Amino acid sequence: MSADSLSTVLSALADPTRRGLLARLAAGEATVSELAKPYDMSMAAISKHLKVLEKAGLVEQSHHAQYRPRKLNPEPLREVDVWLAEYRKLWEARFDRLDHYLRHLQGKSDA
Amino acid sequence: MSADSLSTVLSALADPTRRGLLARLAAGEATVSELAKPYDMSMAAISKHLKVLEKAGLVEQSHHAQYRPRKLNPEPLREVDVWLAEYRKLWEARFDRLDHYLRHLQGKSDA
DNA sequence: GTGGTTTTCAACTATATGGTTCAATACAGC
DNA sequence: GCTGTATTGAACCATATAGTTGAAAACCAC
Repeated sequence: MSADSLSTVLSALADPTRRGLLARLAAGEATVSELAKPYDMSMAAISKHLKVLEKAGLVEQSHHAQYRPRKLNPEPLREVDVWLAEYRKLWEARFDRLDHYLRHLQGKSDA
Repeated sequence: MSADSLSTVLSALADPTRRGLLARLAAGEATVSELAKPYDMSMAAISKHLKVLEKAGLVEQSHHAQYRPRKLNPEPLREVDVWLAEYRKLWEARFDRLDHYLRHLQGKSDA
């Protein structure tokens, strides 16, 4: 436990239910019951998933009456993007080599 | 188990040791013992981490003599990037708002 | 204050994860 | 074939994760 924040964010994202919740929240605030509706799962389970997302900083909670609507905070995703950027050149290089190879196969007619 | 591939990749990345292994492999092929050297951990543990990375398609294994050098395959990271791209506009929008706010604070002198 | 709604907490279960140690496998060199 | 080196497998342990159910908390409406 108490892993570095990038690990916490990535492991929060490594679950399709949680990514689904984020996608829904990208469209705007929602309550827990609204968020739970599409899933064949108890509300308590969704509540737990939301807690994981909150610990990762990806979701924030407001509080009004008995409702505790959640909203997305995309900020931690930036950290993921920064990490990924280091590798982007690698897969792009790979793509370039494939691209060159394919053009080569097509008979050097790379006009 | 048998999660979707994006989940598999993200959960493979959600561990600092495994991200360290990838960083090392980004610099070129390496054997398991070379990879294990910086870590205060048994070779068997490193071997397990590598297996997780292989299942995610991030690392490939060749086989020559008793050595089984690994190399990085950045391809699955592209899938992460595609997923992230959906959210990029959100955090950029957020940044823009902050940027505008800061310029406002600095006395509208946004020359 | 009673009743209904929304959400979380607590206890529990099953399985996954990350590590260990020791044995086994696979190969090269002699 | 024996020895040394590199790597994995098997068994095991502790803890984390993802779900369940049922009760409790917080609030609104009446």
